[in-house]
Amino acid sequence: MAEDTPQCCDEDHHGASIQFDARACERAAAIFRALGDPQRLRLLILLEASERCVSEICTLLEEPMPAISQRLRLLKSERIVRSRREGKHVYYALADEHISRLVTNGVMHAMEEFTTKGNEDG
Amino acid sequence: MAEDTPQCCDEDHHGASIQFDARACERAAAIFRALGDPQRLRLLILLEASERCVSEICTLLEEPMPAISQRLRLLKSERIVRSRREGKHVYYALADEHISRLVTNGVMHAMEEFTTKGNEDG
DNA sequence: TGCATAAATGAGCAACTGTTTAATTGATAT
DNA sequence: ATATCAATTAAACAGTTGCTCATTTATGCA
Repeated sequence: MAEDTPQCCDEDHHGASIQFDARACERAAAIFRALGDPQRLRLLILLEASERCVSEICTLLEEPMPAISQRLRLLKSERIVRSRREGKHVYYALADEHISRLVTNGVMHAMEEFTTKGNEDG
Repeated sequence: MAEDTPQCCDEDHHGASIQFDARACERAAAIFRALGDPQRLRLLILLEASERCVSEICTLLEEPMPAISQRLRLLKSERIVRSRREGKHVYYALADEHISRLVTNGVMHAMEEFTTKGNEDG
């Protein structure tokens, strides 16, 4: 790659302020990607409110169980949610406080866009 | 959809604490999706430090210009970055403070995972 | 054990994403 | 106008994603 990298203005390369290693970048991107789908985000917002079993989630979001199960699997593999079995039911919740905050912040920011910028597309 | 929604435990439906409309969810997911790629995130972290022109970005990230340009286009269409022309150069920067904070928080959280949890996959 | 409910899984398929290559547009200087 | 550098765009192709449908596993109970 970078076969045709130009040579303009490359005299002054002060490094980025958030200097971190590649795995942190990968991990952050993986988290963002997991949150980056309306359906998944809807599910996470639901879980942000309280722990839920799979059937509850299906009912509340009005979606078939396999679809929900697949999403939960993906979210779990990324350590966004955790699960706990109780008899026939499996309860899911957000993995930790930090995910919870990320979800909340993202949604809050999105809402602010509509309220502060005067609702440009509705 | 929701053809086989089960009817267990659906007696108690207290609404989610983040109650918001669908467009906010869509918007938040769109932002997360835009941040949800290592390459794009790397680019955004670079811009979080300072405004950059396209050639600079290519040099610093060691990637061909069309690839960068495509990413920037996507990010701009989602209003994650803004651009400004100055002669032959086009300078890009994060769109606003709120995006900047989102990027920073996400990366910080990712880094914390490694420092606090004792580095489980490296 | 056999049956019913809850959840997870796998295969197949349609839709989307991102990169590359090549061509095009825009701006400046001569 | 022409040459040159900066940046964007389009088309094509590869890889990934996410759903649905059908099947399978897991648990609880008679």
